[in-house]
Amino acid sequence: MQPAAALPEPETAPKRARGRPRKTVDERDDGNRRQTLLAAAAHLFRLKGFAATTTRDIAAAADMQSGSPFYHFKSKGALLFAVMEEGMHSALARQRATAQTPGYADMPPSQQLRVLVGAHFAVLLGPGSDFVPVMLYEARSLPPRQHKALGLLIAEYESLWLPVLTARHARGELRAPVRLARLLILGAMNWSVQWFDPKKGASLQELTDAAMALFLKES
Amino acid sequence: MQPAAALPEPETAPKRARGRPRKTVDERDDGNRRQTLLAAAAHLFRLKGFAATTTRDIAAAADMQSGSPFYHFKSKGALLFAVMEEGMHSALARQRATAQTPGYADMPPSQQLRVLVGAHFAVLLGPGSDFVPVMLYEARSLPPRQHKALGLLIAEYESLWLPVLTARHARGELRAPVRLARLLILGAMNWSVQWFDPKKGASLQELTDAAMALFLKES
DNA sequence: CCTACCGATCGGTAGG
DNA sequence: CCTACCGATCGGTAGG
Repeated sequence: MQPAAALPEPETAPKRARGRPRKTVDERDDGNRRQTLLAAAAHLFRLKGFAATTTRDIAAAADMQSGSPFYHFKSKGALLFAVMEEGMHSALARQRATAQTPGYADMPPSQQLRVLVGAHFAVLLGPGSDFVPVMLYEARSLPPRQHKALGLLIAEYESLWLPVLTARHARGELRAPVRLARLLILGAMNWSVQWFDPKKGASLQELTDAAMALFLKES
Repeated sequence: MQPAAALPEPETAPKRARGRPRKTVDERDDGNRRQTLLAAAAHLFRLKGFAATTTRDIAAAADMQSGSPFYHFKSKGALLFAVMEEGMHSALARQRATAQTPGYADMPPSQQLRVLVGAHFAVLLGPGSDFVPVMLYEARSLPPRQHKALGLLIAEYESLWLPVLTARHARGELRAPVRLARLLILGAMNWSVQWFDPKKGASLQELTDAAMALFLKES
């Protein structure tokens, strides 16, 4: 028989705690409440969309009272923008890191492209990947100013693809116009957010292979 | 000097009439008010999303009072479902029509694919194409029952692509697994809703060409 | 299809 | 960060 309460379990999984355990005094939380809030918001925004998500939903998911998110964020919109910004920054960081991997510069363009594609799928579909999909699918919920700010980051991200695609185009291995090809390729990947299920079907690896086989004339 | 009012212009463009002209008696409208409502809803759902669109927005766009949409539709959700159903039916009709064009059966698979791709882009981006994008991007706003009903239509639509892709796969002209390839190809096209602008950049024709060049090893 | 309206919900805030 | 709350908005309805 297990005692139903007072398990001294040392908070192994602090996030997503269901059952809303009341906070005890020694759980004061360093100050990463803001991050908890962000993750909860990202998750719900991805699941239900920005407009359909309530600040109360977010508060509850972060184990707070309804008014508390506004202690950390000025508004619901500020929460959305913060989610998107974090999404773009992580995507940019990851993409830059792979492009600076030792040996990357010496790879043939097809290999470089494979690495980029794999990184993009990981950012989109890997563990903890709520931020970038929200960024991709909730852009219309942003006011013009923030929309423009995000646009700069996106343009920077997309620019990382240009050298590789241009190289392949020059070799005749990519016949579509480079910019259109980029839009179509990124689109094929971005849409995977709608159907990819890590628990069944293809793996991330198989997905990457299929995409490469589809986009390139020879592997 | 133009007189600012009383231009006897005979209602050349009945839809999208700004300034909300009060209805006159001889404008009684055959009964296509329902269709006007549907078009307005499709447009706004596409622009702002389902949750962010108000039934009052829709009423105003259709030149009605706030309560009137509910005379034609049981609920806001019923309006959404009707939009999506019409979108899928039109897409299916168009795709079936192209597949029954005389000569289609005799085309080589690459030509058949080109025709399908062109038809898909037209349904997605052509004039009056609000219904299908709403269907694609607002699926999560549907209750499970309707989501499933739509899923059947979508599956039917996707099944139309299988023979062509299988044929190309058999010829070695498509190396990716057929089902993954279909998801990626449709995804590349569906994403175009996010960036395609008929007023600038590539035309629908160029888009189709680029997609074919990207997806196929030889034209 | 309009008028007038209701109940519920939502983003946000004051004051601690 | 919580409590208690407000004003606005929203989907929907009664009754014509």
